Amino acid sequence: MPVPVPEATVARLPLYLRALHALAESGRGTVSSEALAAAAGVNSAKVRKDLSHLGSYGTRGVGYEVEELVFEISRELGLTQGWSVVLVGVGNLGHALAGYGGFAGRGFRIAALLDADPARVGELVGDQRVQHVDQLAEVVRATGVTIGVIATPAQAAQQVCDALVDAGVTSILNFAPVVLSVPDGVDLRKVDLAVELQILSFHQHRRTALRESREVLA
Amino acid sequence: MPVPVPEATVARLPLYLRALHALAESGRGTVSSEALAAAAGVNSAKVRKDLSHLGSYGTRGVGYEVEELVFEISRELGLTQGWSVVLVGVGNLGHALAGYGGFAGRGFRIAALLDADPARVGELVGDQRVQHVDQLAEVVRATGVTIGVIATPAQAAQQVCDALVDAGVTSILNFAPVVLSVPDGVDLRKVDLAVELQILSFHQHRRTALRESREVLA
DNA sequence: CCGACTTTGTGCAGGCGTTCACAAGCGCGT
DNA sequence: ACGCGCTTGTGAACGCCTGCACAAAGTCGG
Repeated sequence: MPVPVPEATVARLPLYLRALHALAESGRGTVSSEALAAAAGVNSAKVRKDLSHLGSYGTRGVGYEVEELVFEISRELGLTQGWSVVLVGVGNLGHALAGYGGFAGRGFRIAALLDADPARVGELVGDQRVQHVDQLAEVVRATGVTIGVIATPAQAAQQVCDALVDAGVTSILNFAPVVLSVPDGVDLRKVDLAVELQILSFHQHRRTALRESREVLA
Repeated sequence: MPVPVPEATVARLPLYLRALHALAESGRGTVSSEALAAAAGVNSAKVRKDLSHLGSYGTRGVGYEVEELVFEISRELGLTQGWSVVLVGVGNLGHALAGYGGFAGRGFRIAALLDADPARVGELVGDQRVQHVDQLAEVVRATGVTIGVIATPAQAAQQVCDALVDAGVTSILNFAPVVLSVPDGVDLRKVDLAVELQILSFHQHRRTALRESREVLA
């Protein structure tokens, strides 16, 4: 296994994992690349090539064992480690993330919730009580958490990010609509809630523009 | 302009747009590809090639006019159209989206909020009152909206999706963690809040695995 | 035990995207 | 008017990803 898993494949593994969990719940024991592809919304050749990077877990003529595949993908993604994450910013988005099944259901435990607003400190969200963001360093040290999630307003994000890095967090997921800078050695990823909507707008725009020009011709 | 804009470029235009808005607010009149690249978190060659797909709006030796670029990108993305969107599902995530600056600030107006929970119907969110999801078809017809956003639990998503399509919505943005199916002619995009976290997990996992094997060698 | 059928795993070709590197172009100071 | 320095726009090379097509390999019924 000296061949590194391509980044494009890594980005699709969570998709397969979600589809496989759904298949497992519906009682499927095995699944073909064709069926998994349909469930994950990709094509089957891609599924086979992606899975081949993890090893040979399929049986020709039959398909893949759902449970086995769930385990292997989880292992490859490091989800069997039982990561703890610290979530900063407990507004609407923070609440949504804290309650999101895709976190707890994939091996992520929320170790702490932090917010700058004193009015929110002490609130109980799930099984965690919101603490003040000033205690960030202390919380990180106490829990040994290495993954941080930023769900604050844009203005506060860089400051929170710096604090996370100072405290020793080495992986950061940013939901705030700003470009953050981190030192080398820290892995930063972002999710922008508005980007996809704007891409949608582009396509819709182009489609209607096309139709209009066709109407002019007619 | 017979050359279509590459999809990869379209995906980055919202990034540039956000960076440019920030630059405009800080009073910058012009910006070089280098500076814009830094603000958007990409490299300058990509910025220049991307912008060249829209036309020649730069001045050699100087850079790009911020205001002009904002307008051209907005136009290309269709954001000058003033889209209206209907948002289904007003839980935590729905609230977060309704209040998200990146929507209203980019030309998207929320035309209606819908939810299946009778307890939430009537609630005022922003300047809109939550209506019951049964009125979806009526609301879509009345407002003429063509873009729908799904922020419901996974179980309800496909049903809501079908209803949106039936009502005439042709662009759908899905935040629910399921793969939806739509007929041809409907553009469907998705945002999965957990995918990026799992990718982060992969890298962190690989990093620590690497460090451990190095420690074994030492 | 065999043959037909199913499905995986992969070599290969084509296409798309990224990056480098540089000529062309513009402003500014002299 | 002219040359210097800066920045754009793009040609070309490279690498990654995708999708096809098929041989290899396993199952299942008879």
